[in-house]
Amino acid sequence: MKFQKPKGTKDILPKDIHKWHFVEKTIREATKLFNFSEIRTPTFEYTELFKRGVGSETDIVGKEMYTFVDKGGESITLKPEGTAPVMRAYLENSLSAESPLHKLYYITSMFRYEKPQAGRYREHSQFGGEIIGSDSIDTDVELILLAKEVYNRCGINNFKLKINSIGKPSERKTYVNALTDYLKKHFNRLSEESKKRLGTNPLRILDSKSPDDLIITKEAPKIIEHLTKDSRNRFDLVLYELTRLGVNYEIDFRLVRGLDYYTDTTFEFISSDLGAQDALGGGGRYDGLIELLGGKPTPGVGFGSGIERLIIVAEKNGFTFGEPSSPKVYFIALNSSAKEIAFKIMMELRKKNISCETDLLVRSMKAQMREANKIGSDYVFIIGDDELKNQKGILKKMSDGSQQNVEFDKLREYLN
RNA sequence: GUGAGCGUAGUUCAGUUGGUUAGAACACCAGAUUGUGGCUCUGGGGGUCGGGGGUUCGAAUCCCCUCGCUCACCCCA
Repeated sequence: MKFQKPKGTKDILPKDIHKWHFVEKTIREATKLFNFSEIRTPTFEYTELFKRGVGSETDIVGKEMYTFVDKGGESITLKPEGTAPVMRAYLENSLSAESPLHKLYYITSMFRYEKPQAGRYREHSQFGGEIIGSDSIDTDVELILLAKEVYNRCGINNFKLKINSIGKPSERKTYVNALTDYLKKHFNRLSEESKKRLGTNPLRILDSKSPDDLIITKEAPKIIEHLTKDSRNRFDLVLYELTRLGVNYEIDFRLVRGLDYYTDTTFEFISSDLGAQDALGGGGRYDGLIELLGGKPTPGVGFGSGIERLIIVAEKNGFTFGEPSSPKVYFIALNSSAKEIAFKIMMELRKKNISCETDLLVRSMKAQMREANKIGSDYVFIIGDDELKNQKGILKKMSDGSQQNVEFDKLREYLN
């Protein structure tokens, strides 16, 4: 094979495309029901945006970005996540001047240089939502509800919602100190990776999967205990509201998430139908991000969700995404003048939004019948010598094999 | 970046201790008294056995290198 797709990428073939269409349609319907507006941002941004917005100590920025210098000498990065670009667009276009509140969603490719694995690609698709301008707990909840709505509409009901609060930066600071003190006492038993992380980003040690780390972090001080009354209260209100609306959740004090910009609420949807990469989607609040990117202090909350993973989980649950589409009528034209008539009728039908197809390989009638059957046409319309003479074609209904003679210009009336 | 497993037709796989023109099923194409699908039957096309090197009279089969895929770690969607 001469050319192969780059590692970690994929082709979505015609036989599978209906799944994507279904998911995309579902996302657009759900976001509409929640009154979110779509925003599209560039595929690449200046590298600095992610360094600042996501955080230099994060894995995403530290080792996973597709970064290159363009011909103008600018450092460019293919977007590895959705929130920072949306915030950049929000600021650059002064959206706050139009309205104090924005509810935005996107569907787009993301790029991360990682080793591909089950449900993990170097180019993958995410849909995400952001609510900018309000710090109300209702916005946290609404985003969770939006994600849940999309999952449910794709036949996914068995996911688990994990939720936590990591508080305000000041609280987190005192907590990180307490955590660091605790971890230092167990330094020798920490995994190598965590030892390194203790100096750079101790919070991340909490979601290490290393068995040794797990034993240690299990007894570690919990961030909840370091929240102020206000933050604690806020978290409780989010939980209360979720409970009131019948949304099941599980508090996970280790859920700190991989991006630096989060504050207060963090959450993650996980599914046991995925492999080791069990996160279907995740997000949280980022009240400091816009200010960090040079805007006025503005609260916000958002989430991102992997579309490939969504499709994997939906399929494991037997969801079918509807049927691949097939043309309504397949025209079997048995000679060149029949073909001329067929194309004329097809042109009219297509204008009326009726899909048609005809043989383009000059094949035998039998072969054309087979083809019509294979692609799932509802009808076949046969035009041969006799039909040309009578100006009537044979309309055959594939489901029961019944057929009748139909005048060329009346065909439309016989289709349903 | 680390580790493990796997690479034979479009797909899923067989291929005996290395031994003649590498097989099956499904898919695809074409026929079955010549203008009618789905079932059945018959036939056909299609493989540099991932690639390169080596051992051997002889390699899909053994050895080395390489590429790719998959899964796990790390981390995430």
